[in-house]
Amino acid sequence: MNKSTYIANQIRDKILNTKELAPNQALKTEVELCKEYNVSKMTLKKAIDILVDEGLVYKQRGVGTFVKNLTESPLNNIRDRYKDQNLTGFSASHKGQTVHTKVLEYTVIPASDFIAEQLGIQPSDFVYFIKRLRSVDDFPNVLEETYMPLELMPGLKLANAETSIYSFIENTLQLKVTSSHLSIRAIKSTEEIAGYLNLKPEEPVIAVTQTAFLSNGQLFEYSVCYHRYDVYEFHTVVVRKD
Amino acid sequence: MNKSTYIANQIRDKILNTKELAPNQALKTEVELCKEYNVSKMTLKKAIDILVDEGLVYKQRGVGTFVKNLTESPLNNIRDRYKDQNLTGFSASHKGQTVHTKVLEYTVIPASDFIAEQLGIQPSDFVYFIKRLRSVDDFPNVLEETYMPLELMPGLKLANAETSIYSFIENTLQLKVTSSHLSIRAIKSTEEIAGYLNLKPEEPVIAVTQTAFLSNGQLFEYSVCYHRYDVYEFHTVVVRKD
DNA sequence: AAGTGGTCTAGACCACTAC
DNA sequence: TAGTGGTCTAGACCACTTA
Repeated sequence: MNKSTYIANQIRDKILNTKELAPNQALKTEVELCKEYNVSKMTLKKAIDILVDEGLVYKQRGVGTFVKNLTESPLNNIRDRYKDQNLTGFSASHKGQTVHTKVLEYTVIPASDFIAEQLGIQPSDFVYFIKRLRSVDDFPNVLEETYMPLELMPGLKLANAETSIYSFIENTLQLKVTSSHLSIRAIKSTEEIAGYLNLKPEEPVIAVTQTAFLSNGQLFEYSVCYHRYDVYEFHTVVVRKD
Repeated sequence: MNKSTYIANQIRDKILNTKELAPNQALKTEVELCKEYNVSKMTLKKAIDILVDEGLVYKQRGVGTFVKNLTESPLNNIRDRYKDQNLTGFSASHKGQTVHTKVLEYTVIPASDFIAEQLGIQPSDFVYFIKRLRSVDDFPNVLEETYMPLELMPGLKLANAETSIYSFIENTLQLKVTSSHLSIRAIKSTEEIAGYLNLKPEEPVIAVTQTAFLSNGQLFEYSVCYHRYDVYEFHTVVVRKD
């Protein structure tokens, strides 16, 4: 771990957990923190900027750096993100414990024009089409439809779809998923979605469309996930810099 | 404007507009770009990292930096963000031109326990409660309910609510809105929401809850905005660094 | 004037990839 | 081995706030 990430983690812990730093309290000055952590100014600023982007602290030029006085809801969202090891800058929260995945479809099909466009491949190139139902505490919560180019997933098995395709990619293929573009919208649930998620047809559903990339720039996944509207909400922090 | 932002803007323009840089194409190396823009390595890296965070390019250590081969939808989302001057890292897109704001309620009320908690003030402290309907091309799209502590908005007039409260804050009060915490969920529209947005009751609506802060750390706004589900979608890019 | 954070530099050294 | 990006430094200089 690099120094700025380490320092950011230390200070975040003092805000979220040990409460050593209280809301509205000033952090030590940059000069002091540089000495404390024995790092240069640039490194320290990088560390603090991580916390600024997370929405935990704010800086005032000529004055100092302060812990934001967050209300419960935003604070819990940030806390949840670090508990879940979900360090992405975007988080979905749900209450619950036991997660179960049921594979509803696991097929290889020729890409439609639309899917080919979304995956950046040729129509009729083969793709995996995997439909899965995610349940939390035995309540079905998310219906996932995933499309991946066949040739990018050599050796994929049904068993991988039943546990985690991302584990397969990272552990077996030794590749990394480094970025993904998400679009979130609400729709009326179709008969099919309603059936799987125990909703009435036309009840709201949150549809999250994702385009995901590997560290080598390869687009490897297009997926649409339908989330129960009464279980999921999505959080983000917007920071405007000087 | 600082140098890294300027360089990021230049390169972004070459990707999005002039097409001087095509998908999958390698950017010049850091050393070359340092010479071209006459800046140090740290400054140049900061510039490129802006584009990485936006999802426009990716870096491979030991190899180079490349333009991402984005499909239409994510690409348009990024393009839209810069057309709208909405440089926030999170954007809502809608199709349409003429925006009109109708003020439905403009009152001062004592904060309920819930609103006091959301605004970090005492219950029964006075707050503005402003309800507005935003229409695009004469179609009502968003119903906004805004709460702001009375004492933070000296001199606010109905006319400000009819145009832009943010302009009032930035221009008249000379304050800056620098961060905001958002939560997005889907709900069934109530009779009231449905009425304003020309939906049927129970049809989906996207509810965006916002807590907004000034540059001095002051929490000044709690709002809930109900968006027509068939008009709005929200985009974000998630990047995992090494 | 003193003290805060903001930007930038020139260069050292490291980690990784490709050949 | 050569070339790429990643991290870090020590210090210069700037912009802003407060007194």
